[in-house]
Amino acid sequence: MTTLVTIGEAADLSGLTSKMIRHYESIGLLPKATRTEAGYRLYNHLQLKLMGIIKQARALGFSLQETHSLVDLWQNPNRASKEVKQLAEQHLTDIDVKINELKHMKKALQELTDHCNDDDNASCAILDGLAKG
Amino acid sequence: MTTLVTIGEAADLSGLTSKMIRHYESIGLLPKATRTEAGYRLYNHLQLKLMGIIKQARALGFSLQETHSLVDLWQNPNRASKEVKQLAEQHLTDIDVKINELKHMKKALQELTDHCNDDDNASCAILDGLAKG
DNA sequence: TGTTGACCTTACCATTGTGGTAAGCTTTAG
DNA sequence: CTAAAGCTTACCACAATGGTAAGGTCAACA
Repeated sequence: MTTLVTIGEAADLSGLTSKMIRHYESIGLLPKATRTEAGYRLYNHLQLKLMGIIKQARALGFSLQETHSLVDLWQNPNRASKEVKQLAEQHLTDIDVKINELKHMKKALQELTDHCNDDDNASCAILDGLAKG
Repeated sequence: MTTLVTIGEAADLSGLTSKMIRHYESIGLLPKATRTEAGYRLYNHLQLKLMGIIKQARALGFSLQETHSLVDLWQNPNRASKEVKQLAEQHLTDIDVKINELKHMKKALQELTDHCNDDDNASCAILDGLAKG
């Protein structure tokens, strides 16, 4: 017994939006949905599962392209866990790079704000810092 | 004696690209440049200074809109340092939020990869984790 | 002088991922 | 039967930047 749901229910169940689901289909991340005679998209259990995976991958910061690779790997019975791990570790590296960038920004900006007087005066260490380069 | 430079030199001097400079002018972040008879943009010392400030603000992660506010404050002799500091502290908060998001992603993904065997086997904790939701 | 190469101009399209809107058809509930 | 809710496609928008094409301009050099 295969339960089919429309795009709105699929959105609610997966945590995606209808917009995203249509978009993902248009870029090939989700397979083309079957349609009712009226043209409504219908989704089965497997597709809902896929949506859940996509949702999770996005929550972990994977791009849609990376997510696409993960979905392909998940669907491929001959996959090697090596490949998956490599993808994940590359992403972990990317995350670390971003974290470090943000930390540097934070530190630099923090130093400027610490020397800013927070009053009605025009003198301001932040602007001075920006202007000095 | 006012030294005027073309957009390419301005780009080299400021660390921006010609593209960015034109774009910033088009959105009002930089004032409209004077032109030679042939239509070439020319920049003076003040405008180079502005570009430097923009470059620095961007390096600290301020959006173009926030950068616009900072530039306006810098140019306003009646500014209160309070306003600048408020802008900076809001941005610091935003940075913290992003850092925390990335740290959560990192932790979750790290846990999955730690349990992934990195071999030619199809079994993979990462994909299982994504699929379980 | 003529030509070449480096530089400038505008105008367009692409990216990434999502949201919004409009015009119109379908289904459901009252 | 009608109204509301849900679906369809087809657009435009954001943020910030990069790329390209087609063309004008300026410098240097033979």
